[in-house]
Amino acid sequence: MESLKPVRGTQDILPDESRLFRRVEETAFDVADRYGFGEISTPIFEFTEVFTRTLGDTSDIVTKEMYTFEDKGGDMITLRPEGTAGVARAFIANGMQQNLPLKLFYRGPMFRYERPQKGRRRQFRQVGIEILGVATPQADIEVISLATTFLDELGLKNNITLELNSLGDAESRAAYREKLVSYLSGHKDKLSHDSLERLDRNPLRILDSKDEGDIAIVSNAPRLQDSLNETSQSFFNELCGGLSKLGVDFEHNTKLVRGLDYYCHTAFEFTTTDLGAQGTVLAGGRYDGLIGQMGGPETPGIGWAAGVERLTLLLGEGKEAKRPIVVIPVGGEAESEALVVTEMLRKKGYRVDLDYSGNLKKRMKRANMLNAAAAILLGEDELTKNVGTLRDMDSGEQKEVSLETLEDHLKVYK
RNA sequence: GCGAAUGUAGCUCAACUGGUUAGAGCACCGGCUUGUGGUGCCGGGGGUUGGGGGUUCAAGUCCCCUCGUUCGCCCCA
Repeated sequence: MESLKPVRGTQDILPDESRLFRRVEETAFDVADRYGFGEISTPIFEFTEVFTRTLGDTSDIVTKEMYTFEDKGGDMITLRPEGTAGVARAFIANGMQQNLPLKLFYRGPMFRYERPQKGRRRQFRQVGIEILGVATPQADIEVISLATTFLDELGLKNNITLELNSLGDAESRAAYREKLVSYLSGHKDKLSHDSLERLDRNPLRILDSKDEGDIAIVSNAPRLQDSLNETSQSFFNELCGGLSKLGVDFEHNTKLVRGLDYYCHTAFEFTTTDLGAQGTVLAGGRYDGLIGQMGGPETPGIGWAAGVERLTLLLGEGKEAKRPIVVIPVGGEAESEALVVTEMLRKKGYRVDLDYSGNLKKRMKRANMLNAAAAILLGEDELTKNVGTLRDMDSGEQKEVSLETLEDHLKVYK
Protein backbone atom coordinates (compact mmCIF):
# COMPACT_ATOMS: atom_id res chain seq x y z
CA MET A 1 0.00 0.00 0.00
CA GLU A 2 1.53 3.24 -1.10
CA SER A 3 -0.26 5.27 1.52
CA LEU A 4 -3.27 5.06 3.75
CA LYS A 5 -3.54 8.78 3.91
CA PRO A 6 -6.42 10.39 2.10
CA VAL A 7 -5.64 12.23 -1.10
CA ARG A 8 -4.35 15.73 -0.60
CA GLY A 9 -7.09 18.17 0.19
CA THR A 10 -9.56 15.47 1.18
CA GLN A 11 -10.37 14.35 4.69
CA ASP A 12 -12.18 11.78 6.75
CA ILE A 13 -14.95 13.26 8.78
CA LEU A 14 -15.33 11.34 12.02
CA PRO A 15 -18.57 11.11 13.99
CA ASP A 16 -17.96 14.04 16.33
CA GLU A 17 -17.19 16.33 13.45
CA SER A 18 -19.97 14.90 11.36
CA ARG A 19 -22.38 16.17 13.93
CA LEU A 20 -21.26 19.72 13.18
CA PHE A 21 -21.59 19.16 9.46
CA ARG A 22 -25.05 17.82 9.91
CA ARG A 23 -26.02 20.73 12.06
CA VAL A 24 -24.94 23.18 9.39
CA GLU A 25 -26.64 21.33 6.56
CA GLU A 26 -29.81 20.60 8.45
CA THR A 27 -30.11 24.16 9.69
CA ALA A 28 -29.67 25.38 6.15
CA PHE A 29 -32.30 23.04 4.80
CA ASP A 30 -34.66 23.75 7.64
CA VAL A 31 -34.47 27.50 7.10
CA ALA A 32 -34.73 27.18 3.31
CA ASP A 33 -37.73 24.96 3.77
CA ARG A 34 -39.45 27.62 5.86
CA TYR A 35 -38.72 30.15 3.13
CA GLY A 36 -40.47 27.90 0.64
CA PHE A 37 -37.50 26.29 -1.06
CA GLY A 38 -37.49 22.74 -2.37
CA GLU A 39 -34.39 20.61 -2.48
CA ILE A 40 -32.78 19.68 -5.76
CA SER A 41 -29.99 17.14 -6.23
CA THR A 42 -27.96 17.21 -9.36
CA PRO A 43 -25.10 14.86 -10.23
CA ILE A 44 -21.72 15.56 -8.74
CA PHE A 45 -20.20 15.24 -12.20
CA GLU A 46 -21.32 16.72 -15.46
CA PHE A 47 -20.06 17.01 -18.99
CA THR A 48 -17.15 19.41 -18.81
CA GLU A 49 -18.98 21.72 -21.15
CA VAL A 50 -21.58 22.50 -18.51
CA PHE A 51 -18.92 24.29 -16.50
CA THR A 52 -16.80 25.74 -19.27
CA ARG A 53 -19.86 27.34 -20.78
CA THR A 54 -21.17 28.82 -17.58
CA LEU A 55 -17.92 29.79 -15.93
CA GLY A 56 -16.16 31.06 -19.03
CA ASP A 57 -12.95 29.80 -20.52
CA THR A 58 -10.74 32.28 -18.75
CA SER A 59 -11.89 31.98 -15.18
CA ASP A 60 -9.48 30.45 -12.71
CA ILE A 61 -11.91 27.72 -11.90
CA VAL A 62 -11.94 26.54 -15.47
CA THR A 63 -8.30 27.09 -16.32
CA LYS A 64 -6.71 25.49 -13.31
CA GLU A 65 -9.11 24.21 -10.71
CA MET A 66 -11.36 21.64 -12.35
CA TYR A 67 -11.09 17.92 -11.82
CA THR A 68 -11.59 16.82 -15.41
CA PHE A 69 -11.14 13.39 -16.92
CA GLU A 70 -12.17 11.32 -19.87
CA ASP A 71 -14.50 8.47 -19.02
CA LYS A 72 -14.51 5.06 -20.65
CA GLY A 73 -16.96 6.19 -23.29
CA GLY A 74 -14.65 8.99 -24.31
CA ASP A 75 -16.73 11.80 -22.81
CA MET A 76 -15.06 14.65 -21.00
CA ILE A 77 -16.36 14.72 -17.47
CA THR A 78 -15.78 17.22 -14.68
CA LEU A 79 -16.41 16.92 -10.98
CA ARG A 80 -18.58 19.88 -10.16
CA PRO A 81 -16.61 22.85 -8.77
CA GLU A 82 -19.77 24.70 -7.75
CA GLY A 83 -23.48 24.17 -7.68
CA THR A 84 -25.16 26.76 -9.84
CA ALA A 85 -24.12 25.38 -13.22
CA GLY A 86 -25.65 22.00 -12.50
CA VAL A 87 -28.85 23.54 -11.24
CA ALA A 88 -29.08 25.72 -14.34
CA ARG A 89 -28.47 22.70 -16.55
CA ALA A 90 -31.13 20.71 -14.74
CA PHE A 91 -33.51 23.63 -15.05
CA ILE A 92 -33.15 23.65 -18.81
CA ALA A 93 -33.07 19.90 -19.23
CA ASN A 94 -36.25 19.38 -17.23
CA GLY A 95 -38.18 22.19 -18.85
CA MET A 96 -38.68 23.81 -15.50
CA GLN A 97 -39.50 27.18 -17.00
CA GLN A 98 -43.09 25.95 -16.86
CA ASN A 99 -42.99 26.35 -13.11
CA LEU A 100 -41.39 29.73 -12.57
CA PRO A 101 -40.64 31.21 -10.19
CA LEU A 102 -38.57 28.44 -8.67
CA LYS A 103 -36.89 28.33 -5.31
CA LEU A 104 -34.26 25.64 -4.99
CA PHE A 105 -31.95 24.44 -2.24
CA TYR A 106 -28.99 22.13 -2.74
CA ARG A 107 -26.20 20.64 -0.70
CA GLY A 108 -23.31 18.34 -1.35
CA PRO A 109 -19.66 17.97 -2.19
CA MET A 110 -17.79 20.19 -4.64
CA PHE A 111 -14.31 19.65 -6.06
CA ARG A 112 -11.61 22.13 -6.85
CA TYR A 113 -7.97 21.38 -7.57
CA GLU A 114 -6.37 24.00 -5.34
CA ARG A 115 -3.67 24.35 -2.72
CA PRO A 116 -5.36 23.28 0.48
CA GLN A 117 -5.40 25.67 3.41
CA LYS A 118 -7.45 26.08 6.49
CA GLY A 119 -11.04 26.21 5.36
CA ARG A 120 -10.08 25.24 1.83
CA ARG A 121 -10.12 21.67 0.61
CA ARG A 122 -10.11 19.98 -2.73
CA GLN A 123 -13.27 18.22 -1.79
CA PHE A 124 -15.52 20.43 0.25
CA ARG A 125 -19.18 20.81 0.88
CA GLN A 126 -21.57 23.56 0.10
CA VAL A 127 -25.14 24.38 0.81
CA GLY A 128 -26.76 26.82 -1.55
CA ILE A 129 -29.99 28.25 -2.83
CA GLU A 130 -31.24 29.73 -6.09
CA ILE A 131 -34.32 31.69 -7.03
CA LEU A 132 -35.07 31.49 -10.73
CA GLY A 133 -37.49 33.61 -12.67
CA VAL A 134 -37.73 36.70 -10.48
CA ALA A 135 -36.22 39.82 -12.01
CA THR A 136 -37.11 42.21 -9.20
CA PRO A 137 -35.19 42.93 -5.99
CA GLN A 138 -37.74 41.03 -3.93
CA ALA A 139 -35.84 37.88 -4.74
CA ASP A 140 -32.54 39.47 -3.77
CA ILE A 141 -34.00 40.55 -0.48
CA GLU A 142 -35.45 37.15 0.25
CA VAL A 143 -32.26 35.32 -0.62
CA ILE A 144 -30.14 37.55 1.57
CA SER A 145 -32.51 37.54 4.51
CA LEU A 146 -32.60 33.75 4.26
CA ALA A 147 -28.84 33.75 4.54
CA THR A 148 -29.01 35.98 7.59
CA THR A 149 -31.56 33.77 9.28
CA PHE A 150 -29.46 30.73 8.50
CA LEU A 151 -26.31 32.22 10.03
CA ASP A 152 -28.28 33.54 12.99
CA GLU A 153 -29.67 30.14 13.75
CA LEU A 154 -26.18 28.71 13.72
CA GLY A 155 -25.33 31.33 16.33
CA LEU A 156 -22.79 33.07 14.12
CA LYS A 157 -24.42 36.47 13.92
CA ASN A 158 -21.72 38.27 15.85
CA ASN A 159 -18.72 37.01 13.93
CA ILE A 160 -19.96 37.73 10.46
CA THR A 161 -20.63 40.86 8.47
CA LEU A 162 -22.59 41.23 5.28
CA GLU A 163 -20.99 43.16 2.48
CA LEU A 164 -23.15 44.25 -0.36
CA ASN A 165 -22.64 45.92 -3.70
CA SER A 166 -24.28 46.49 -7.02
CA LEU A 167 -22.57 45.70 -10.29
CA GLY A 168 -25.38 47.29 -12.25
CA ASP A 169 -27.06 45.85 -15.29
CA ALA A 170 -25.17 44.82 -18.40
CA GLU A 171 -25.20 48.33 -19.80
CA SER A 172 -23.87 49.93 -16.63
CA ARG A 173 -21.19 47.33 -16.24
CA ALA A 174 -19.97 47.65 -19.78
CA ALA A 175 -19.80 51.41 -19.40
CA TYR A 176 -17.90 51.16 -16.15
CA ARG A 177 -15.54 48.55 -17.42
CA GLU A 178 -14.56 50.80 -20.25
CA LYS A 179 -13.92 53.74 -17.93
CA LEU A 180 -11.96 51.64 -15.51
CA VAL A 181 -9.77 50.04 -18.12
CA SER A 182 -8.92 53.35 -19.69
CA TYR A 183 -8.05 54.81 -16.29
CA LEU A 184 -5.94 51.84 -15.27
CA SER A 185 -4.21 51.68 -18.61
CA GLY A 186 -2.74 55.05 -17.77
CA HIS A 187 -1.09 53.48 -14.73
CA LYS A 188 0.17 50.28 -16.29
CA ASP A 189 3.72 50.93 -15.15
CA LYS A 190 2.70 50.99 -11.53
CA LEU A 191 0.22 48.13 -11.42
CA SER A 192 1.22 44.88 -9.77
CA HIS A 193 2.03 41.90 -11.91
CA ASP A 194 -1.21 40.15 -10.95
CA SER A 195 -3.30 43.17 -11.72
CA LEU A 196 -1.63 43.69 -15.05
CA GLU A 197 -2.86 40.27 -16.03
CA ARG A 198 -6.29 41.02 -14.69
CA LEU A 199 -6.47 44.17 -16.78
CA ASP A 200 -7.82 42.49 -19.88
CA ARG A 201 -9.18 39.33 -18.35
CA ASN A 202 -11.06 40.63 -15.37
CA PRO A 203 -10.40 44.32 -14.71
CA LEU A 204 -13.08 44.74 -12.03
CA ARG A 205 -11.09 42.38 -9.84
CA ILE A 206 -8.34 44.96 -9.58
CA LEU A 207 -10.62 46.97 -7.33
CA ASP A 208 -10.23 44.17 -4.85
CA SER A 209 -6.43 43.88 -5.02
CA LYS A 210 -4.44 43.55 -1.82
CA ASP A 211 -1.32 45.03 -3.32
CA GLU A 212 -0.51 48.37 -1.73
CA GLY A 213 0.46 50.02 -4.98
CA ASP A 214 -2.76 48.86 -6.58
CA ILE A 215 -4.80 50.13 -3.66
CA ALA A 216 -3.32 53.60 -4.12
CA ILE A 217 -4.13 53.60 -7.83
CA VAL A 218 -7.59 52.22 -7.27
CA SER A 219 -8.44 54.85 -4.69
CA ASN A 220 -8.54 57.46 -7.45
CA ALA A 221 -10.21 55.25 -10.01
CA PRO A 222 -13.65 56.02 -11.36
CA ARG A 223 -16.26 54.56 -9.09
CA LEU A 224 -18.59 51.79 -10.03
CA GLN A 225 -21.62 53.38 -8.46
CA ASP A 226 -21.16 56.50 -10.59
CA SER A 227 -21.66 54.38 -13.68
CA LEU A 228 -24.92 52.85 -12.59
CA ASN A 229 -27.77 53.89 -14.84
CA GLU A 230 -31.14 54.80 -13.44
CA THR A 231 -32.53 51.27 -13.55
CA SER A 232 -29.56 49.85 -11.76
CA GLN A 233 -29.54 52.59 -9.16
CA SER A 234 -33.17 52.15 -8.29
CA PHE A 235 -32.80 48.38 -8.20
CA PHE A 236 -30.05 48.74 -5.65
CA ASN A 237 -31.95 51.32 -3.63
CA GLU A 238 -34.93 49.05 -3.44
CA LEU A 239 -32.74 46.19 -2.27
CA CYS A 240 -31.10 48.26 0.45
CA GLY A 241 -34.44 49.62 1.55
CA GLY A 242 -35.95 46.18 1.76
CA LEU A 243 -33.07 44.81 3.80
CA SER A 244 -33.20 47.72 6.21
CA LYS A 245 -36.90 47.23 6.65
CA LEU A 246 -36.21 43.63 7.66
CA GLY A 247 -33.51 44.73 10.06
CA VAL A 248 -30.70 43.15 8.07
CA ASP A 249 -27.42 44.97 8.69
CA PHE A 250 -25.01 45.36 5.81
CA GLU A 251 -22.06 47.36 4.65
CA HIS A 252 -21.96 48.82 1.19
CA ASN A 253 -18.59 47.69 -0.11
CA THR A 254 -18.10 49.43 -3.40
CA LYS A 255 -15.06 47.31 -4.19
CA LEU A 256 -16.92 44.03 -3.95
CA VAL A 257 -17.11 42.56 -7.45
CA ARG A 258 -17.83 39.38 -9.35
CA GLY A 259 -15.78 38.51 -12.35
CA LEU A 260 -18.04 36.66 -14.70
CA ASP A 261 -20.06 38.37 -17.39
CA TYR A 262 -23.43 36.98 -16.51
CA TYR A 263 -23.37 38.50 -13.04
CA CYS A 264 -25.34 41.68 -12.63
CA HIS A 265 -26.83 43.94 -10.03
CA THR A 266 -26.48 42.33 -6.65
CA ALA A 267 -23.24 40.90 -5.30
CA PHE A 268 -22.79 40.05 -1.63
CA GLU A 269 -20.51 38.24 0.74
CA PHE A 270 -20.78 37.26 4.36
CA THR A 271 -17.27 37.45 5.74
CA THR A 272 -15.46 36.75 8.97
CA THR A 273 -12.05 37.64 10.26
CA ASP A 274 -11.78 34.38 12.17
CA LEU A 275 -10.60 32.17 9.32
CA GLY A 276 -7.45 33.86 8.06
CA ALA A 277 -7.38 34.31 4.32
CA GLN A 278 -10.56 32.36 3.77
CA GLY A 279 -12.84 35.03 5.14
CA THR A 280 -15.77 34.42 2.86
CA VAL A 281 -18.24 32.10 4.43
CA LEU A 282 -21.26 32.61 2.21
CA ALA A 283 -21.44 34.49 -1.06
CA GLY A 284 -23.73 35.03 -3.95
CA GLY A 285 -25.22 37.33 -6.46
CA ARG A 286 -27.58 37.84 -9.33
CA TYR A 287 -26.91 36.04 -12.61
CA ASP A 288 -29.62 37.06 -15.04
CA GLY A 289 -27.57 36.13 -18.09
CA LEU A 290 -26.52 32.64 -17.11
CA ILE A 291 -29.33 30.42 -18.25
CA GLY A 292 -29.66 32.20 -21.57
CA GLN A 293 -25.93 31.82 -22.10
CA MET A 294 -26.26 28.09 -21.57
CA GLY A 295 -28.83 27.89 -24.30
CA GLY A 296 -31.96 27.99 -22.18
CA PRO A 297 -34.76 30.51 -22.11
CA GLU A 298 -33.66 33.91 -20.78
CA THR A 299 -34.34 33.51 -17.08
CA PRO A 300 -33.22 35.77 -14.27
CA GLY A 301 -31.62 34.12 -11.28
CA ILE A 302 -30.07 34.89 -7.95
CA GLY A 303 -28.55 32.71 -5.31
CA TRP A 304 -25.74 32.01 -2.92
CA ALA A 305 -23.54 29.20 -1.71
CA ALA A 306 -21.97 28.68 1.67
CA GLY A 307 -18.93 26.60 2.58
CA VAL A 308 -19.93 24.00 5.12
CA GLU A 309 -16.37 23.35 6.35
CA ARG A 310 -15.81 27.03 6.97
CA LEU A 311 -19.01 27.28 8.93
CA THR A 312 -18.16 24.26 11.06
CA LEU A 313 -14.81 25.85 11.86
CA LEU A 314 -16.68 28.80 13.31
CA LEU A 315 -19.09 26.67 15.29
CA GLY A 316 -16.68 25.22 17.80
CA GLU A 317 -17.98 22.57 20.13
CA GLY A 318 -21.66 23.21 19.93
CA LYS A 319 -24.46 21.44 21.65
CA GLU A 320 -23.96 18.07 23.26
CA ALA A 321 -25.66 15.12 21.73
CA LYS A 322 -28.64 13.71 23.55
CA ARG A 323 -27.41 11.67 26.51
CA PRO A 324 -28.04 7.97 26.19
CA ILE A 325 -29.31 5.43 28.63
CA VAL A 326 -27.04 2.42 28.94
CA VAL A 327 -28.25 -1.08 29.64
CA ILE A 328 -25.71 -3.23 31.44
CA PRO A 329 -26.23 -6.98 31.68
CA VAL A 330 -24.38 -8.70 34.49
CA GLY A 331 -23.66 -12.32 33.84
CA GLY A 332 -24.33 -14.35 30.71
CA GLU A 333 -27.94 -15.09 31.44
CA ALA A 334 -28.86 -11.45 31.54
CA GLU A 335 -27.48 -10.76 28.08
CA SER A 336 -30.56 -11.77 26.17
CA GLU A 337 -32.94 -10.09 28.58
CA ALA A 338 -30.87 -6.94 28.34
CA LEU A 339 -31.23 -7.02 24.59
CA VAL A 340 -35.01 -7.24 24.93
CA VAL A 341 -35.15 -4.29 27.31
CA THR A 342 -32.81 -2.28 25.10
CA GLU A 343 -34.89 -2.89 22.01
CA MET A 344 -38.08 -2.07 23.82
CA LEU A 345 -36.75 1.28 24.98
CA ARG A 346 -35.32 2.12 21.59
CA LYS A 347 -38.65 1.51 19.94
CA LYS A 348 -40.23 3.86 22.46
CA GLY A 349 -37.89 6.61 21.34
CA TYR A 350 -35.10 6.49 23.87
CA ARG A 351 -31.50 6.65 22.86
CA VAL A 352 -30.13 3.45 24.31
CA ASP A 353 -26.75 1.80 24.19
CA LEU A 354 -25.91 -1.70 25.29
CA ASP A 355 -22.53 -2.62 26.70
CA TYR A 356 -21.20 -5.66 24.96
CA SER A 357 -18.45 -7.03 27.09
CA GLY A 358 -16.31 -6.79 30.14
CA ASN A 359 -16.96 -6.93 33.82
CA LEU A 360 -19.32 -4.56 35.53
CA LYS A 361 -16.60 -2.08 36.33
CA LYS A 362 -15.59 -1.85 32.72
CA ARG A 363 -19.11 -1.47 31.55
CA MET A 364 -19.83 1.27 34.04
CA LYS A 365 -16.75 3.03 32.89
CA ARG A 366 -17.90 2.80 29.33
CA ALA A 367 -21.34 4.07 30.26
CA ASN A 368 -19.64 7.02 31.85
CA MET A 369 -17.61 7.64 28.72
CA LEU A 370 -20.76 7.65 26.66
CA ASN A 371 -22.01 10.41 28.93
CA ALA A 372 -24.97 8.29 29.87
CA ALA A 373 -27.73 9.92 31.87
CA ALA A 374 -28.70 6.66 33.48
CA ALA A 375 -27.69 3.02 33.57
CA ILE A 376 -29.97 0.04 33.90
CA LEU A 377 -28.31 -2.95 35.54
CA LEU A 378 -29.69 -6.38 34.85
CA GLY A 379 -28.21 -9.30 36.76
CA GLU A 380 -29.35 -12.54 38.27
CA ASP A 381 -30.80 -10.80 41.32
CA GLU A 382 -32.81 -8.50 39.15
CA LEU A 383 -34.00 -11.19 36.78
CA THR A 384 -35.45 -13.36 39.51
CA LYS A 385 -37.39 -10.38 40.81
CA ASN A 386 -38.25 -9.13 37.33
CA VAL A 387 -36.73 -5.75 38.10
CA GLY A 388 -33.86 -3.64 36.90
CA THR A 389 -31.48 -1.52 38.92
CA LEU A 390 -31.78 2.02 37.67
CA ARG A 391 -28.78 4.17 38.44
CA ASP A 392 -28.70 7.90 37.89
CA MET A 393 -25.24 8.55 36.51
CA ASP A 394 -25.02 12.08 37.87
CA SER A 395 -26.21 11.59 41.44
CA GLY A 396 -25.10 7.98 41.76
CA GLU A 397 -28.43 7.11 43.33
CA GLN A 398 -29.93 3.84 42.33
CA LYS A 399 -33.11 1.93 42.93
CA GLU A 400 -34.80 -1.22 41.81
CA VAL A 401 -37.76 -0.71 39.54
CA SER A 402 -39.99 -3.35 38.03
CA LEU A 403 -39.46 -3.91 34.34
CA GLU A 404 -43.14 -3.19 33.69
CA THR A 405 -42.91 0.31 35.07
CA LEU A 406 -39.36 0.91 33.90
CA GLU A 407 -40.38 3.40 31.29
CA ASP A 408 -42.18 5.63 33.77
CA HIS A 409 -38.94 6.05 35.67
CA LEU A 410 -37.03 6.88 32.51
CA LYS A 411 -39.19 9.76 31.32
CA VAL A 412 -36.94 12.27 33.07
CA TYR A 413 -34.06 11.15 30.88
CA LYS A 414 -35.83 11.26 27.55
C1' G B 1 0.59 27.75 -10.00
C1' C B 2 4.14 31.10 -6.68
C1' G B 3 6.57 32.29 -1.72
C1' A B 4 7.47 30.77 3.45
C1' A B 5 7.18 27.76 7.88
C1' U B 6 6.60 23.01 9.79
C1' G B 7 6.30 17.34 10.41
C1' U B 8 8.81 13.25 17.12
C1' A B 9 3.47 7.81 20.59
C1' G B 10 -3.81 8.09 19.20
C1' C B 11 -3.52 13.76 20.97
C1' U B 12 -0.42 18.10 22.95
C1' C B 13 4.60 18.67 23.25
C1' A B 14 10.17 17.68 25.22
C1' A B 15 15.25 15.88 23.84
C1' C B 16 21.82 21.86 25.33
C1' U B 17 25.87 23.96 20.11
C1' G B 18 24.93 16.35 16.11
C1' G B 19 26.74 11.96 21.10
C1' U B 20 24.49 5.71 24.76
C1' U B 21 18.45 1.64 24.87
C1' A B 22 13.98 9.12 21.92
C1' G B 23 11.00 11.24 27.12
C1' A B 24 6.51 13.57 29.63
C1' G B 25 1.30 14.73 30.17
C1' C B 26 -3.35 13.22 28.40
C1' A B 27 -5.64 8.92 26.21
C1' C B 28 -5.57 3.44 26.07
C1' C B 29 -4.98 -1.53 28.71
C1' G B 30 -4.38 -4.17 33.47
C1' G B 31 -4.33 -4.23 38.99
C1' C B 32 -5.60 -2.16 44.03
C1' U B 33 -11.75 -3.00 44.04
C1' U B 34 -14.70 -11.45 41.89
C1' G B 35 -22.08 -6.81 41.01
C1' U B 36 -20.77 -0.45 40.36
C1' G B 37 -18.33 4.77 36.58
C1' G B 38 -16.79 9.92 36.94
C1' U B 39 -11.37 11.29 42.17
C1' G B 40 -6.64 8.35 43.98
C1' C B 41 -2.35 4.86 43.87
C1' C B 42 0.65 0.98 41.21
C1' G B 43 1.96 -1.31 36.71
C1' G B 44 1.77 -2.13 31.18
C1' G B 45 1.52 -1.69 25.82
C1' G B 46 2.72 1.57 22.39
C1' G B 47 7.58 5.31 17.97
C1' U B 48 11.83 2.28 11.28
C1' U B 49 11.38 10.76 14.89
C1' G B 50 6.31 11.53 7.57
C1' G B 51 9.17 8.79 3.44
C1' G B 52 13.83 8.31 0.49
C1' G B 53 18.84 9.57 -0.27
C1' G B 54 23.40 12.03 1.43
C1' U B 55 27.36 14.20 4.96
C1' U B 56 29.63 12.10 9.56
C1' C B 57 33.09 7.62 13.81
C1' A B 58 27.94 9.08 15.18
C1' A B 59 21.72 12.20 12.52
C1' G B 60 15.25 13.34 15.63
C1' U B 61 19.08 17.29 15.21
C1' C B 62 23.01 19.16 9.24
C1' C B 63 22.19 18.92 3.44
C1' C B 64 19.11 17.37 -0.94
C1' C B 65 14.60 15.24 -2.87
C1' U B 66 9.64 13.80 -1.92
C1' C B 67 4.84 13.64 0.64
C1' G B 68 1.53 15.89 4.15
C1' U B 69 0.02 20.10 7.06
C1' U B 70 -0.06 25.34 8.12
C1' C B 71 0.46 30.64 6.69
C1' G B 72 0.56 34.30 2.70
C1' C B 73 -0.36 35.31 -2.83
C1' C B 74 -3.63 33.93 -6.87
C1' C B 75 -8.64 32.55 -6.53
C1' C B 76 -12.68 31.43 -4.08
C1' A B 77 -17.31 28.97 -0.31
